[in-house]
Amino acid sequence: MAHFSHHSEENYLKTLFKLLSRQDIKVNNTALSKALGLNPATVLEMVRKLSDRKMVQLVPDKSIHLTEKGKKKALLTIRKHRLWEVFLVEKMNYKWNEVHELAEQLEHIESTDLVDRLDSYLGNPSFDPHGDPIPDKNGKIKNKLSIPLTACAAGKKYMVTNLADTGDPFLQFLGKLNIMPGIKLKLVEKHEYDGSFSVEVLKKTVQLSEKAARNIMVQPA
Amino acid sequence: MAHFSHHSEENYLKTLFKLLSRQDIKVNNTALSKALGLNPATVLEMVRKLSDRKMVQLVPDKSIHLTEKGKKKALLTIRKHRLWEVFLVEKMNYKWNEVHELAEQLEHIESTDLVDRLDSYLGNPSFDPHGDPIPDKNGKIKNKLSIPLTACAAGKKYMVTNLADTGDPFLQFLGKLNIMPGIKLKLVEKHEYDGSFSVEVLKKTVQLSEKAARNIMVQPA
DNA sequence: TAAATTTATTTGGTGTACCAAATTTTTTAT
DNA sequence: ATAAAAAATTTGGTACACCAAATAAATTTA
Repeated sequence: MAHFSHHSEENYLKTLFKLLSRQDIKVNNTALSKALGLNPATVLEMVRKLSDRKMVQLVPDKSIHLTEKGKKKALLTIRKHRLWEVFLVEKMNYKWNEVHELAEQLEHIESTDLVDRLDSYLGNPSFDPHGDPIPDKNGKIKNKLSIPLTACAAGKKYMVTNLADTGDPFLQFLGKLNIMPGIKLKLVEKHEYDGSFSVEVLKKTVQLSEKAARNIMVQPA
Repeated sequence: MAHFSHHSEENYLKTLFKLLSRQDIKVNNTALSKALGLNPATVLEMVRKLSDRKMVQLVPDKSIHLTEKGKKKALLTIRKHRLWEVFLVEKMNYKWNEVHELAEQLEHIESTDLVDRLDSYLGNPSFDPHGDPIPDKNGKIKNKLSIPLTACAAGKKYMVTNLADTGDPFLQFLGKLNIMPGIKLKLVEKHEYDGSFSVEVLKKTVQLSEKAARNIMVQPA
């Protein structure tokens, strides 16, 4: 019963990878701490360990980067997470917005072999139930070319591909509005004065805050 | 990312349950430590915590017992372990002697709901790939009425139901002899002078030490 | 029963992963 | 440029789960 699983390492790398993919700004200790919901002191300590392990690279300007090794591990973790999500939805009949917590546990099972078997068992899916791409064995990700709803044009129709925020509160919220990956919607109107949106989903018009709209990723449809 | 999984608690309870089922003798700290492969000081400390949590009961004569609560949790863990083993063999195409380590990890996934879904997905199996019984939702176990090969009569035919030692070395060893749950064998002869056995398996006769034979559980067939 | 052995327990440590509060450094705004 | 704000870092803790070595208690054996 060897317990040197570096369980949290995977969480750090995964979160870091996600932050870095939103190529906005540089990721510093504060950003990472917030994303992980942990104390900056804790994160600093851990990031230094990850640096010792050659998983991250600490640049003099205080920004945190992934090494190739770290990126590889992050992608593997994301792969595991998303494949388990597919499993839970397709085989265990969970709904797409119920699987996050369980996948969060399952992603830490140590066996690349099992994940590969799971992958082929599920028919080598390219996207998870949230519409997010699943890295293949070599870490390659299929691109979806999605844009946030905030970047869309009023009057046009779109399909939801995935969500930029996969937190439970957001998913629950969207569930009530019947907004989920795969659903079609029409951007009725952008309200300039508060940045909110009117969106038509399943014949009904709903209101979305700027914050919510920013986290809904869509493709023209 | 709440980390209060009491990951090891399940290992202690499971091991304790197994030791107690072999109703030989009483289970003391030494026995449990040996079974877990841990230092007695560690085990004593943990057993006291389990006592605080009302999982085990410490009797004045130093023997360790499970409370109802502890037994329930132990059975749930065993249930999880064995169902995941079935999954790995039936769905992931692992061989029966390759799944132990992985199931050891998977058994700690926290969700009774998932296990129940897994159970019905697998067709509510009563035995795992090693021939060990799988506790149902309520912790009930089907009895197999198996006896060790050492208690068998020469000249008669038997079917292997399960193995009393599920350690990898033993499983590997048996694999080489094609002995596994479900296989039929004939007890050719007991050799009195060293307690060893001659057994016919798949038309070939192999030799088994008393130790090996003691760990092979069979039913008349 | 006394000595030897085994078992139980205590004591002082370890590594991992976390935190709050204080301090230092850096950045931003005035 | 300086004061204020923000970010980074240090310091001193915590809990969990483990260990080795010393000691105490119980059991066995001679």
